[in-house]
Amino acid sequence: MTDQKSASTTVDGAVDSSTSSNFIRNKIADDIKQNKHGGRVHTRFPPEPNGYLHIGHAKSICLNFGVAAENSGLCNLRFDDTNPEKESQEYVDAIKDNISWLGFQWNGDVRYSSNYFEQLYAFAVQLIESGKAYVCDLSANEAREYRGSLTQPGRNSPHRDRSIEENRDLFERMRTGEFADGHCSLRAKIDMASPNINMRDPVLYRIRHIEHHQTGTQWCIYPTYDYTHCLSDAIEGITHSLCTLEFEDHRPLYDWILHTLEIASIAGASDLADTDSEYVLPEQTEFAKLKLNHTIVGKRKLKEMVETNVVTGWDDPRMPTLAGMRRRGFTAAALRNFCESVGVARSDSIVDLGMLEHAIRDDLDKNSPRAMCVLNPVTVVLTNLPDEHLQILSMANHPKVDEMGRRSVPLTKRVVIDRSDFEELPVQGFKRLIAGGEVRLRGAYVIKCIDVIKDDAGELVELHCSVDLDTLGKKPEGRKVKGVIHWVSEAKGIPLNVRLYDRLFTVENPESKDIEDIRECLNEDSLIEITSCIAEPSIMEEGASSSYQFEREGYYCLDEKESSENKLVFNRTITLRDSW
RNA sequence: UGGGGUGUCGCCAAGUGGUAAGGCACAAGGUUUUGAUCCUUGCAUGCGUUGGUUCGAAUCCAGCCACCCCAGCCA
Repeated sequence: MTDQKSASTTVDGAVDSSTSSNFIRNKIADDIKQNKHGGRVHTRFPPEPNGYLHIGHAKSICLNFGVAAENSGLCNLRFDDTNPEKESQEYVDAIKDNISWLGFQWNGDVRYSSNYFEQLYAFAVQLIESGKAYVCDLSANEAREYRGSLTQPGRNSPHRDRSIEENRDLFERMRTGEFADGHCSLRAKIDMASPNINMRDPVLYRIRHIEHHQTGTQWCIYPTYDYTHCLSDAIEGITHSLCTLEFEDHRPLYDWILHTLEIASIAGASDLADTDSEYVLPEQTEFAKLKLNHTIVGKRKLKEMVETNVVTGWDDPRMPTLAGMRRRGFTAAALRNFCESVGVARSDSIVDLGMLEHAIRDDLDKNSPRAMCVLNPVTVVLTNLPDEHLQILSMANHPKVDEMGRRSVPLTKRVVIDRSDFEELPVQGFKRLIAGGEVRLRGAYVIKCIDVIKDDAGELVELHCSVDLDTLGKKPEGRKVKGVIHWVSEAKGIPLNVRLYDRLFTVENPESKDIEDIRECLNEDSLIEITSCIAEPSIMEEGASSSYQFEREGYYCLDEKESSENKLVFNRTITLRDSW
């Protein structure tokens, strides 16, 4: 019986919530039981460096690193960099940074598929020599015609039966740069009539006279994904090659390549070559991609949003990228918990954004220090306090976690409260401040509104309230005061700007095929900046946190990119749950 | 219409022949100096559908239906 409840530990030491079984964990447990790879578990996370990582990648990262850690195994980071056209060093750097931030440490050095280009070339020669690959002069268009269709078999390329010598010569000349881009390609010789189109003599190498971010101008032929991925896995001694469902049809090709090559030569070229581990070929297993409603997770569209300035960049706090979510204030632990909570299965599914929000709130509630910040201030004059009154109140940083300590909050005669916490015509059940009514200033006294001052236009100017001096730290005598509102000293408070974020799209499925231009369903109010907020001074003290729960408002974090010495900008990470 | 997959509560998801876990959401109570948190309770006589096998089926078999993926020298 396998243990269905366990906990995984990440490099930052945080223990994530309990895990439940899934088909991959079950398979690995089985493989271990059967001693399939000598009991080894070795996974890899293989991004192509052609964009920033997003929440969907987080699922794959958590799965690959998680499953390795749970089984005392290893997980490599490998850049699948076989198509230099779309790739760049900027993406490589950002991806490494994102993975570290998420809390995972890859095994050894960062790998690149391009590290193996020479070895891959040698394997290709081996395929040619065993008559399993040939150089084909068909153009891309011609090749498409020869490939047939979903319902019709393909036809053999006229170049399919070239001699081994000719193929060897041609392939070598491909490498030396004799031919122009697209002039010819190296193809596997499998079966043009296969019902699986991936097996209809797939291209192994194409010619691209283009510089590569890792190998420079060393190569002008580049191996394709299908040819490269299985061999890179094999070279690295990967045991479980986890990928998403759309690659399911590629698995027969993955296996064909590995089984058509001499296993001894693969083993000899692998990281396991000089160890006494028995060499076993990797196996591909597919799982469903993570999709989230109200969210775009397609790299192409995310890139488009950045390039058309729909957002300010890959790290715009509204973006579902790891960089964006980090800047928004989502924590790595919350994201890990979320990925665990959605599970790993094979059915196409769309997870409700509410699940992500729950994970964020859950983590932030436990770990964020509290502070008070008034978003839309209105002045309250505490009439029975002397003008120069200055009282330092001590308040807990967290209502349940004493270890988080306490802070000092100054109370003066003039304070501000949120405009929405005062109502002249309250609806049934309103329990904040009303004319003639009482409310508690959080952590301080109960006050009573005795006067509402308005200007000639009838706009509220300020409120005059009396303080019940006998209510500090105790309930008032003989009556119940239900409401508690947050406040900040007008003179001692710190001005700041706050950015409120909402979902980027108005529709539940912005990736729907019916939507031609995503700009049609953009939420106009996805970013609202408010400028006259006032926070208690403790947030600027030496050693202060950069993220808080602003009580009764939500979780906020300092935006270091937008803040300057004379302007503080906080991002609203997420609101508090509001069941009112 | 070829091939490969998937269908369990509004959303995820466990379950592998012994009588439907869990989480989110939702609802109702309780505690509370955050309308937060926390606690308690409720929430699938039914597992796409129709048949069959069996003492017994979400689990096995057959048919049907729906949805997803594949015809890049992208990954």
